[in-house]
Amino acid sequence: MKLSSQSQAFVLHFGEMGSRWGFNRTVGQMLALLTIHSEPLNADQLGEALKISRGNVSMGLKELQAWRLVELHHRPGDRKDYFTAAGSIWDMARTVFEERRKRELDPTLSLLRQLLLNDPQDEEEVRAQERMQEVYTLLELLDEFATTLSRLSEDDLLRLMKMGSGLSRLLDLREKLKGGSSGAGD
Amino acid sequence: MKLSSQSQAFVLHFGEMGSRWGFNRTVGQMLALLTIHSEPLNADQLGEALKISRGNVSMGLKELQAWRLVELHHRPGDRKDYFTAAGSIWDMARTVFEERRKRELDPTLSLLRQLLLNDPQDEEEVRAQERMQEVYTLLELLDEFATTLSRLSEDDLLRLMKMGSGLSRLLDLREKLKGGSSGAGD
DNA sequence: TACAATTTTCAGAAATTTCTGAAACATTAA
DNA sequence: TTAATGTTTCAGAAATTTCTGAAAATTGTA
Repeated sequence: MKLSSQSQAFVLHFGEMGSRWGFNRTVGQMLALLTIHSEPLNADQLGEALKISRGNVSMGLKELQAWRLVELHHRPGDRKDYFTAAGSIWDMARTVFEERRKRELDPTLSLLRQLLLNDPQDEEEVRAQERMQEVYTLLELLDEFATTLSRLSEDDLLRLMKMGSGLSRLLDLREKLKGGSSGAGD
Repeated sequence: MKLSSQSQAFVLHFGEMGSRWGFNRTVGQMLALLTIHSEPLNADQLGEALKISRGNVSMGLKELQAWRLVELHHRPGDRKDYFTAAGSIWDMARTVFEERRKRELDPTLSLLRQLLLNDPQDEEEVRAQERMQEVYTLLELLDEFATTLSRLSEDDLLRLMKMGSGLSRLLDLREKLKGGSSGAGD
């Protein structure tokens, strides 16, 4: 398993970006390698290509499985586990997006729901709760929107993302139509 | 500067989520505190409330200024710098979103543009480049979409996010209309 | 100018995260 | 069974990130 300098650069970059995207360096590298490699790879191959220990590979694969980003394969007559990236690039992006929504929004929504149940004890708390309520409203909306997006078909998603500034024109159009029709619940 | 247990919980939570959102614990805590506190706070007050060193406060404020998430104020006859959260909750969310787009997408787009200029040297590299191209196409689209979103007016953004499943209906509608009209560039 | 108040910097300390490698565990084959 | 092959676990090591606090730099005042 020798990587071309192209692949090497791609893999190293994914390692460095990993932490910004929600996983650690080696997990990022493993995902990158599985993404560009045509054949399924086993743990030894991953470890050798990335120069990391067997234990680290195992933990990384566990993490990638938790993210549902890799798929397990078997070769006839070979007891090793082989892995590939799970699905198309679009599938993977959707999975990362969905997983990050859960990790980055849900815990905060849940805490805020809880805090907003309490009665404020003084003026300062009233103000604090007002702001927390604003944060909550925004994050909840964002959470719903993210969920909506990740449920769109690939076609719809593509159409939406390609709209550019046409998006606000479409929103105006919809606003005009809404008056007369049975508007979608908002 | 004594925090109510509500505020305390909110601040601590933001500290813990901080790393997932792109900043470190104390920066998260400082942002949370400035968000729920009605009055501008100076560095000493932040340090006391959060029990962190003066140096750490200074670095945190520098970071928050780099994110454009805080605003500097002055009180007449007081030489200290006072800070508040910059703008409304929506403004802040937009700023974080935009800043994260830059940090999480742009470096990768830039690397991929570079790598895709090179001619593949063998079959394996052809395959790797195909996948890199797919990643590039997707991330570029995502980057443009994110930019579009962060430029929408607050009203449009609100309308869009509230659409829920109405969104795919709207996309169908637009698809039908497109045939006859001068479609928006895609 | 001197000096007092405030902020920033940054070397080293502390805390946290990631990684290694050997041992334990699991699975299949003989 | 036992051996052979492969995977997982996890304690401690290494690397990285964050934090402290004292010294340096900056800013305003007299």
